Amino acid sequence: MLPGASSEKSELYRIMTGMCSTSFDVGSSFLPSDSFDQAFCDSSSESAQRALAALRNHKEAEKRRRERINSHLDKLRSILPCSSKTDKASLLAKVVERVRELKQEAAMMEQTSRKTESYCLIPSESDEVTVYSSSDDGGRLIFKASLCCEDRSDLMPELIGILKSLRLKTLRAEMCTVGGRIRNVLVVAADSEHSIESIHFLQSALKGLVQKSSDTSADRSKRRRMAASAARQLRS
Amino acid sequence: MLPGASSEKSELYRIMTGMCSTSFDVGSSFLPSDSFDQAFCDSSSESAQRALAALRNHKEAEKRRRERINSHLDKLRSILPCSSKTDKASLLAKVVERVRELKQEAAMMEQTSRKTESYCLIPSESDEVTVYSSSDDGGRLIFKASLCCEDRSDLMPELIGILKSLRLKTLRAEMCTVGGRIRNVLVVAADSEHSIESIHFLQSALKGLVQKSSDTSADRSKRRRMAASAARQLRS
DNA sequence: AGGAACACGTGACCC
DNA sequence: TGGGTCACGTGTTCC
Repeated sequence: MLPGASSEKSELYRIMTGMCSTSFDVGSSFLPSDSFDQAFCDSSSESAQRALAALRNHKEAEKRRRERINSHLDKLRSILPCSSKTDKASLLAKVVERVRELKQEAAMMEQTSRKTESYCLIPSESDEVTVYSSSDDGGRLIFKASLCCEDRSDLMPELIGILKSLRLKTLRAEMCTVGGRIRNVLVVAADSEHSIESIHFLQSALKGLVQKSSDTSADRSKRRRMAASAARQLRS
Repeated sequence: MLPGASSEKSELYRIMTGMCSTSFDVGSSFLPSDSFDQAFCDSSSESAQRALAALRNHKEAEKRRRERINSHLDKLRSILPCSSKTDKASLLAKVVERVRELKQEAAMMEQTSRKTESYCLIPSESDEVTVYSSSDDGGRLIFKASLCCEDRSDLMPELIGILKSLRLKTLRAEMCTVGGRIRNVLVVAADSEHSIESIHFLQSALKGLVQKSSDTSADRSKRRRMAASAARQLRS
């Protein structure tokens, strides 16, 4: 793309517009029809005119394209915290930065929302006990437990008793009761006399707790069953 | 900015580069020093050469500018979910859309984080009791209570006792203990025999609870003060 | 062929 | 004045 080579058409354009555009017949009559004029003015009625139109189309299309791009840049200028006089490069730099930080912010949000998911404490229909262990930054043993069962008035005291008897310190606890069912999420710290094996004690204790709740509801079922059999016996 | 007007210098550039650039002395000796050549070739040793250098600088600066802009556009292409062949306008349209939606997403997040703030349970240094009321979709009276005080082993049983005696049903409860202090956030439902006035009972009961905790810590302070006064007495 | 998108060089303008 | 940015017209390339 040398300047000399790339501006042939431009020269042609200027020659045509300068010499022929005012009146083409003047040009063709003014000069003898040698090869030069043959190329430019004789065919000006047919080919060059179309070339001129094409050039005009091209020019206008390019202008529209520029306007499209610049309008988007203006939109960005209006959205982002920046003056309307910030130059394109700086604007785009800001945009890149912004999109990057919003992207990782979205990732953070995703992460946070996952954390928040654990706050969805709505109890499920089925009984659950899950316990797993981790450790905090100090290397202290941490158990995280979640249980879900029928609610009953002595559940919390018993739960507190379990934690107390296992000498587990409650760092965080959440509970949610809906329609007679309860979900508990606990974060407890073990002291130095505990090992990772303590997780089994905690787990079995919590399972016992949940079992007692299901026993009471099983009792209700048993009562219903007994009442039904009694009714049958009475009917017979 | 007509094409004819705007390409005068371009013509000059091409003439200069085409005729004089190979060897300037040839150009000046080749043509007689008329006004035309005076303007172009005589001063080519001094002014035109500098103009040429300026033009080259300009050209290169412009190229650098374009590269800077395009590199930012490429960065955006790599960040956003789009091919490397999407054209500038579409790319910028996507960017605008993305920044807009991320902006309002950030607003949503702000809103959500306010909700999440209530989950920041880290206990504060000072004792706190706050209770406010609302009602759920069923029109049932709901109290939300937050308390923060020194932790002690009988706090939870007492809290449960308070709620039980006030016949408040715990819908949701959260607690967090850090460094001997505890924060509790409760959502409780009142039954039909309660009125909005019950909020005072709950509030005073919780204040009593917190007060008892501060009493125990006050006891510690008192003990320290007594020890200090005892020490003074012993010294005297 | 003809439109669409791009890079380029250039003139104009502003510190 | 020089250095920086912009809009423009143009040449080129790809469908």
